[in-house]
Amino acid sequence: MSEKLVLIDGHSILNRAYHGLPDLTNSEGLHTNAVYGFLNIMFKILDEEKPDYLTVAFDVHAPTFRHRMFDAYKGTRKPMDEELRQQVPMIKEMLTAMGIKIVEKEGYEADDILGTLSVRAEKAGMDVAIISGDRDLLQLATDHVMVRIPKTKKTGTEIENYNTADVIEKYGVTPKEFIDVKALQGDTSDNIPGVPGIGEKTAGALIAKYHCIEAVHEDAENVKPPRASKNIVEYWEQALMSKELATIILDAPVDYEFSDAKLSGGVESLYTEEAFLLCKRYEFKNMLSRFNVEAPKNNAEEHFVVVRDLKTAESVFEKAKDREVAFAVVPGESLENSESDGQLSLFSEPVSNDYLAVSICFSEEDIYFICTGDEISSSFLDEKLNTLEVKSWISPDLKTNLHRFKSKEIKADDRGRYFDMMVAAYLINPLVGEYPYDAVAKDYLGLMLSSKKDYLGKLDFTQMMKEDEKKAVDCACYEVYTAWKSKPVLLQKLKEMNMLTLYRDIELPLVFVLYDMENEGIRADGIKLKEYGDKLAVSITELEKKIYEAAGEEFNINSPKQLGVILFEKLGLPNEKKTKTGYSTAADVLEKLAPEYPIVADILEYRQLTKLKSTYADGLSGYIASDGKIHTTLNQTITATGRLSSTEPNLQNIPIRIELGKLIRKVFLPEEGDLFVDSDYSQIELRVLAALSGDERMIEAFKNGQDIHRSTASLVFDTPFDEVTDLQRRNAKAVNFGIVYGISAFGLSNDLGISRKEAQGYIDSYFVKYPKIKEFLDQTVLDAKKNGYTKTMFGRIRPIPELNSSNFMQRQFGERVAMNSPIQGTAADIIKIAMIRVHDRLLDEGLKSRLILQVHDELLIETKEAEKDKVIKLLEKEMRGAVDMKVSMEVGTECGYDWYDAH
DNA sequence: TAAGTCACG
DNA sequence: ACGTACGTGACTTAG
Repeated sequence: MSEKLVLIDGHSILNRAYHGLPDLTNSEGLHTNAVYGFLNIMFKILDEEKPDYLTVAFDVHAPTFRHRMFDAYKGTRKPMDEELRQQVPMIKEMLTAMGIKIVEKEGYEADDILGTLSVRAEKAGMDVAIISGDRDLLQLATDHVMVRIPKTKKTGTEIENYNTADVIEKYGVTPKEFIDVKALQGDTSDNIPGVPGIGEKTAGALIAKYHCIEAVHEDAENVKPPRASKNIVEYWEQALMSKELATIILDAPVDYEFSDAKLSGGVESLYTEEAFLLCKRYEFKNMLSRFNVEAPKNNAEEHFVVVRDLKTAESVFEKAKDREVAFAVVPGESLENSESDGQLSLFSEPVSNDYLAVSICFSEEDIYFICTGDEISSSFLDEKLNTLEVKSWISPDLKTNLHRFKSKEIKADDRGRYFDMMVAAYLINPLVGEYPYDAVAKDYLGLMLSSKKDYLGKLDFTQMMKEDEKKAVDCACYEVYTAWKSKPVLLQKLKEMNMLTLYRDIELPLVFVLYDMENEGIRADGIKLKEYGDKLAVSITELEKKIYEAAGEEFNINSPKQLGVILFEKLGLPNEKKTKTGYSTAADVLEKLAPEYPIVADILEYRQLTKLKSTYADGLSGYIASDGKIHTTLNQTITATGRLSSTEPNLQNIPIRIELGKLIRKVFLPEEGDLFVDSDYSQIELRVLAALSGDERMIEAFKNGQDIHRSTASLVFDTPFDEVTDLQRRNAKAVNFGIVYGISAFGLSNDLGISRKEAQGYIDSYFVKYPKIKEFLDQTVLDAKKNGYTKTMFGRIRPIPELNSSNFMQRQFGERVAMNSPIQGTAADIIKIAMIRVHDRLLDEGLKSRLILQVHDELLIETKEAEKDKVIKLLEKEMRGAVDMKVSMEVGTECGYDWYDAH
C-alpha cells in the first residue's frame, strides 16, 4: 500500500471553524472557537485517514503578488475579524506543540504550497488528501489526490470528497478545466474579476464544451448567449489575467522534506504533553480524553482506590473519623447479590435508589470508591454514613445525596456540619443554573476535569461499571475530590462577597427543609384527576368539530403554523403580529379577533382545554407515586434572582386564575383526616419596594392598610381615594407591576392597550408621587453598572453582564433586570427565612403538621385537625416576622380540605 | 433541538 | 432607529 500525506489548508479550515461555531471563550477571555473547530476537523480527518505524513500550510500575511496586482484597482479585501486574528498564532502554537509540520512561504499562497506539495507527493508515489474549505482547490484533484471539503452541519461535520471523477460528475468539467471555469466566472471573494455577464451556469457550460478559455475565445462568434460572445472578446485581457490568478502554482520553491512531516508514532504521537497543556489552558474538555494514552494525569487520580473488602472499608471509615469528609452516594444497583442470576432479579425490580457504591474523600491522598459486592452491602454503607462521627460532611449536591440515603435524620443543630458545594457555587454565580463538579473544578480550582457525560456518556453508573470500571470510578471520585477541595475556596469567596451569612443562615438550612418537603409530597387523587381529564376530553372533541366546520377542513389546531395559514390566509382574518417563522397566533393576538370571529373564540377555548388536559390532567397523573402522593423537586440553584423552582412536576404553576383550571386544585388533598392551611404574603414585592426605597407615601399607604392599587390610582390620577374608578385601579395596578418588572413605557402601553405617550404619562406621574421609588430605581441601576451586579436586602447578588453589552436592547434589558432583581430577590429571601422558621417550629413543638409546598409568596401546610389553630398562628407569625422593615409583612390565610378550598 | 404557546408568581 | 415588561417549567409541533 502506498503511503499517505494529509495536507491542510490552514487559514481556510480555521476560517470555516470560526464561522461555523459560536463564540467560545476560556476563563482568561481568549477566543477559542476557531482553534477548537480546527482541531476537531483535523482529528476527524486523521482518525479516518491514519496518514503517514501530515502538513499544514498557511498564507504569509503580506499580500501576495498575484493579489496585489488586482487589489490595486478593485480595493482591498475585508480585514479579518479581531477574534479570528488572535487565534492564528494560537493554532500555530498548538500544531507546533503537536510536532506537526507547518509550511508558509513569502510571496506564495497556501494554495500554491498545497498544490506544489501534492504534486511532489504524487510523483513520489503517495496518496494525498487535501483538506480545505475552498472549492478553488478542486483543480488539484487527481486519481491520487483527493480534495476533501468539510461542512459543518447540525448533525456534526460531514466531508465532501473529490477525486478526478467526482469533480467531473459534480461539475461536468475536469479538475484542470475548473481553472478555466473560474477564469470566466470570477470569484469576488478571491478578487478574480472573470468576464462580466458570465456566471456559474454559462461558465460551466462553455468549458464543458470548449475545455479551455482560449478555445472559447477562438470560437467567440458562435458562443451563446450573445452577451458572453461579446464579452469574451471585449474582456479577453481580463479573462487571461483571471486564468492566471485562478491557477494554483505547482512548482513553488518550497523547502520541504517529507521526513519533516512524518508521523513516526502514528496519530498518537500528536498527543504530546505540551499540546495537552494547551488544550487544558484553552479548556477543550472533550479533547482531553484523546490524550488518555500519554497525558499527564491529575495527581489526584493516582490516589483513587477501589475498596471491595470489608476490612479495608472499615479502616477507611476509621481513618475518616473526625475529619472533613466529602461523600457521594453512587446510585445504581447494589452489586451485593451479583452472583445470583436473572431468576432473583426478576423478583426484585432494580431499585434505582439503591447504592452501587459510596465515594469519599478526606485528604489529597484519601479518595475511595467503596463498592458494594460480596463483602460490602448497601446497608453497611448506609449505616456507616449515618453513624460515622466526622468533623463535617461535604457534598457536591447535598439534597440529592440525602435522598439517596436509605434513612437519614438530621437535627437542626447538625446542619452547620454540612457543606453543599452546589448551593455555595450558586450563590457566587446564580446565572449558571448547573454546578457539576467539572465546572466547579475549573472555576475554583483551576482543574480541567472530564465531565460526568464525558465519563459515562449515555450510560448510568451500573452500566459503566460493567463496560469500563475505571471510568465509573474516576467520575465518582473526582466528584467528591472536587467537593472536598473546593469547600475552603468557595467559603472564602462567599466571605469576600459578604454572603457567608446568607449561605449559613438561609440557603444551607433550607436544603434540609426542601429535602423534608420533597419527601412529604402532596396527596393527589388519581381517580378525580382522570374524571377531570375525561370531562375535558368531551369538550375538546366538541370544540374540535366546531373549529373544523368553521375552517372548512380538518387541521392540527395545536400547530401554530397550520393555524396561522387557516386563519390569516384561508379565512383572511386581519393579522397584526408576526413571529420569525410566520403569523403569531398568541393569545393576545387572538383575543382581539375573538369578539368578531367565533372560530377564534373557539380556538382560544380549545387551547385552554387542551393545555389543562395535557399538562395538568394527563401530565400530573404520571407523577402520582405508590404512596398516592406527588413528590416534586424543589430546585434551589436554578433562578437568577434567588427564587425556588419546581420540576417533575412543576407544582408552582397549577392553574388558579380561571375557574375551570382552578378546579384541578380539588385533586390535591391533605392526608386522610387532615386539612390544608395556606398563607400567602399580601403584595410582598411592592412592600419590599416600599421598604427598600423608603418612600414615605407608599410606606404610609401600607401602614394604613390601604388597597395599594387604589391608593396608587388616587395619587397618579389625582382622584380622591373613594372616587377611584375600577378602570383607574386596574391601570394603577398595571403600573405597579410595571415598576416591579423594571418599567418601560412600551411594555406598559402594550399591557394596557394605550399609547406609549399615555403610558409614559402614567409613569412620570407615578414617579412624581413616589419620588423615592424613582430615586431608588435609578440608584440601583447606577450601582449595578458600577459593580456589575445587584444585591438583595440579605446580600444575595445577581450579576448583570448585559449592562455592559454594546447592544442597546441588551443594555436596556440589563437595566430592567437591575430594577427587578433586588425586589424579586429580597421577596425570595424573606419567604425562605419564613420556610425555615415554620418548618423548624413545627418540629420543635412536636407538631405533626408539615410544610409541603412553596409557591413564591405562598406556603402550604398539611395540618392535623387538632393542630389547626396553633398552625395558623405559628405560620402567620413566622411569615410576618421573617423580616423587620419599615413596612410590615401581611399575610392572608385560608383553610380547606383540598387546595381549591384553601386558596 | 428550537420555537411557540401558556400555566403560575 | 432600535423593539421590550421580571422570574420560571411543560407540552406540542416541526425541522
